Amino acid sequence: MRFLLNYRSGKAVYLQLVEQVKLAAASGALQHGDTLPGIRPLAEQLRVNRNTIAKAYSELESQGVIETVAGKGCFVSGNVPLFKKDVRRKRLAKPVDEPLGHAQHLQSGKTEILRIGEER
Amino acid sequence: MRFLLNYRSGKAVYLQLVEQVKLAAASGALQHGDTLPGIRPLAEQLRVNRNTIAKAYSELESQGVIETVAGKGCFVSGNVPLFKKDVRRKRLAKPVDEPLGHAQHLQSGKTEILRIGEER
Amino acid sequence: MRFLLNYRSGKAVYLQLVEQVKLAAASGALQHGDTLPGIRPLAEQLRVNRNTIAKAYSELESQGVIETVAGKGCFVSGNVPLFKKDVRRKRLAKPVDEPLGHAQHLQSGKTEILRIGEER
Amino acid sequence: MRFLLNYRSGKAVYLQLVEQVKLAAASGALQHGDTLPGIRPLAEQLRVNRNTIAKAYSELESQGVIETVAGKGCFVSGNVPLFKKDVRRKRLAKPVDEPLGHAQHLQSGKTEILRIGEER
DNA sequence: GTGGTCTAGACCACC
DNA sequence: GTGGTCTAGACCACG
Repeated sequence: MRFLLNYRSGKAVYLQLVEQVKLAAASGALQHGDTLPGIRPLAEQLRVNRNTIAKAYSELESQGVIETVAGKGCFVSGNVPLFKKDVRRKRLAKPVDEPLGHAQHLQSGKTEILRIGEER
Repeated sequence: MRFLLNYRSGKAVYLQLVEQVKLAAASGALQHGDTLPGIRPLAEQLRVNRNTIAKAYSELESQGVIETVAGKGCFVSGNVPLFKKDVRRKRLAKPVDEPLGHAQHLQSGKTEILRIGEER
Repeated sequence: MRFLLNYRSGKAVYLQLVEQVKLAAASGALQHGDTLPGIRPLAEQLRVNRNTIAKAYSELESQGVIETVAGKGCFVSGNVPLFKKDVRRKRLAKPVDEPLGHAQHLQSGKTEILRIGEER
Repeated sequence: MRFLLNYRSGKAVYLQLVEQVKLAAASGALQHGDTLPGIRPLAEQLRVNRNTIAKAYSELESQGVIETVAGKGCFVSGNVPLFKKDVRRKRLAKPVDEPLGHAQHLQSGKTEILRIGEER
């Protein structure tokens, strides 16, 4: 699993992690029994304090999304309901929506945006 | 001028405002002498505390983007250089890029994203 | 570093702090790398709200006088030009001048003022 | 009566006026029956809003220091106790004390201060 | 009505 | 412990 953090966004990093794991679990990208990255390697990879990862995992465990086994690791638990398609679309709408606001301020046209989107 | 805030993004609200005003000024959407919304009305509209708006405006003033006159209001100052077209594209790239990360977690296809984008 | 605040003067407390730090830096009393008092302890000592100190430090940082490192502290930056002697005299003139106005209202003589000045 | 305002000091202008009138009355510079300047001329002279002067006078009246007669003007009332000499010295101490703080930050010597004081 | 300042208390990330 | 951000509410001067 790859995590995308926005360190400058001000949103609590541990919450970004929690949300992304929950999203992935709810969308089926993470399935029952899958192993999450270890705290220390993940902390290094994301260049974040270990406590931050630990806090995210602990939050996820208390929400029943994952189970941690001391000395073994953290595993996705089985009781996460999958998103239905329309819910997924709704969740997608917001992040897609945001750049359009920026575009407005920059007075860019629709084609300009789409061309940039295509390149990715 | 319309502002689009992402309250859950964790990015400091006042910085979102600063960026949007600077963007609008640099793109020509805001011009020398234009009046910005008053602190209190804007705070209400955005459902944010007065001080948050005040901090944004104060930051903008110290950056020379606006001039504030106590008792009168805040006005766009005249010395903001306009963006050239290629710079504008670069600035647009980042916010367009971000939702793609979200999409990955949701296992959505490219067409699904584009369809959502079109609706806006 | 010791700070002298005049709480009743109506001059913004955070500006008094900004000025004193800049003065001390420009006169050489504060040197590159020196640590400023922490926000919270200083707020307690001066019996002022944390945010007031924070605003002063943040202003100083945006003026390039200090550098703040979250989680570490605030440090005097290296690029503050020193005052020359005549500039120093000019800066001193204003605060020396002010009490003379008060004296007028109290109908005190010059010797009375000097005697008080001597005692300090 | 001459007033000395510090517009940049942040201290409420109307309070500066109140204090100076009270001081002058208590020290004997203003005596029973003396006329205070009219609101409008004074406002113009001090380049201050009329409301500010009005507020000061109203405060002074409610403290019994002056009496205002509609259509005539404002007059110093007779029941203001005079300062004793030691009280006067104490009141003088604070404004004299302040520049010494500045001096400390500028690392100026005592003679430098006195020389400046003499010139006034 | 406008902006400017201050207080009190909250949560965040990092050390 | 450090600084950074936000909220809620207060008082100020000016208009």
